[in-house]
Amino acid sequence: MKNDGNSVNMAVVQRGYHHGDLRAALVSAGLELLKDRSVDDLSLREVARTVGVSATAVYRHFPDKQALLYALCEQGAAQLAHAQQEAMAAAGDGKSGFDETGRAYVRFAVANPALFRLMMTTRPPGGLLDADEGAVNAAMRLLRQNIASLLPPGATDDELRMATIKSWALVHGLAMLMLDGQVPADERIIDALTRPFAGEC
Amino acid sequence: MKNDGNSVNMAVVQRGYHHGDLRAALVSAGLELLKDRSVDDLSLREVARTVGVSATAVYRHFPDKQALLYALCEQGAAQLAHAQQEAMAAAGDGKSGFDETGRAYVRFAVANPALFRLMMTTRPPGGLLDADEGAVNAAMRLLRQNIASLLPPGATDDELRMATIKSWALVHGLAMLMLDGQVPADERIIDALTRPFAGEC
DNA sequence: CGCTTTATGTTTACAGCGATAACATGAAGA
DNA sequence: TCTTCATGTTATCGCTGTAAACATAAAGCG
Repeated sequence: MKNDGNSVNMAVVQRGYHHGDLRAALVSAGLELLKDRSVDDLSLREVARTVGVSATAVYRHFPDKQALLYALCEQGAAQLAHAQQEAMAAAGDGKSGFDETGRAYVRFAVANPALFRLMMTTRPPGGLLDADEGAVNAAMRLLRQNIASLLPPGATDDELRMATIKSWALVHGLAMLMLDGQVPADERIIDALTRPFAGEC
Repeated sequence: MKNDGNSVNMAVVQRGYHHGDLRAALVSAGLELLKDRSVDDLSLREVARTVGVSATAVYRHFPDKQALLYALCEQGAAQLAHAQQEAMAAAGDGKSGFDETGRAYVRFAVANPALFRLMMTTRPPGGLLDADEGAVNAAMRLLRQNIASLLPPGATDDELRMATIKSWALVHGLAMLMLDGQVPADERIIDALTRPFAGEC
């Protein structure tokens, strides 16, 4: 007999054999752990342990670790989209509202570094930009709509696409550089770079 | 006795007990492996195996795995700086030369995804931007000089700094989005976004 | 030359990981 | 009530990073 750390033993008592909604519990525990851990340091076993369940129970709800991480992404994407919508609503529509979505993007990244990084490295096949369903893409749709409304009326689809990518690249680059510690996560820098935000020059 | 896969056994014969320059061999094997593996899938043991040496031999040259990875970063940074300098030299100085350094940056990232990502996540204390020694920062110095030469003469240090960050963020964001598959790694997109490259609008 | 030190290899071992297989429990439907 | 099946469990595997103890051979010194 070799106990490898998979078991729970006595903890089972205070819960009953079945959990109720283990899937949701795992996701929420995962998000919690990501607040002070990098993705690499997040183990499936630790998530299970946090919830008080054996490691292999996870496999009843997710085919593998990657699938669990993807579920965390979906939650994160919903949170990001929500933050952006709130930021825009608070500033009113138009140009300054658009700038605010960019700031919200960077702030979200800085506030949730591990989750944000996970979201950006874990992608649905095809990429976020051209996908068009799921909570993951609400943020993308918002970005494209905003840019469309700011471009001159005669703009081609290609111009719209390029302007979208440019805006996204700018905020995304700033976010990543701050996450990686290459640029200080300074509110002043965020403001300055997102002011005349994007492709309208 | 339990053989855990650490040993080399007969391979020792065809090499002699001592290697000669194991450190360099490990670095070059690591870079080679990173060409078709993500950083997460690169194990210290595999690097050692590739070189034909026991896993623990690595520890004679690097205190831990992270230190080995950092050595890979230094090599990568040197390569990136070189690519940028070549690109600029080929295009001549001035604005179009500057644009070319941006393109070289994105192209390097797309051509060496795992290495580039490693470089950007593994940072010297303080970040690349404000560091001022080592091969790692040649690229940064080049960027700042270029921006300085393009700004109006009366620009303040702060304006210079902001313009530097903005340019870097734009190319970096584009590079990351392409690496993550969020934007297709299309030469046309790279060209379009790096043309009126940066903060001169 | 021979002897000793030291750099650089080796094996062995361990705890933690993701994942599979076999078994246990208990809620739901017949 | 009996059976089925979703959802738990333990045991085990091969892999990882890393430490400790041991082996080899090159370098320095008499």
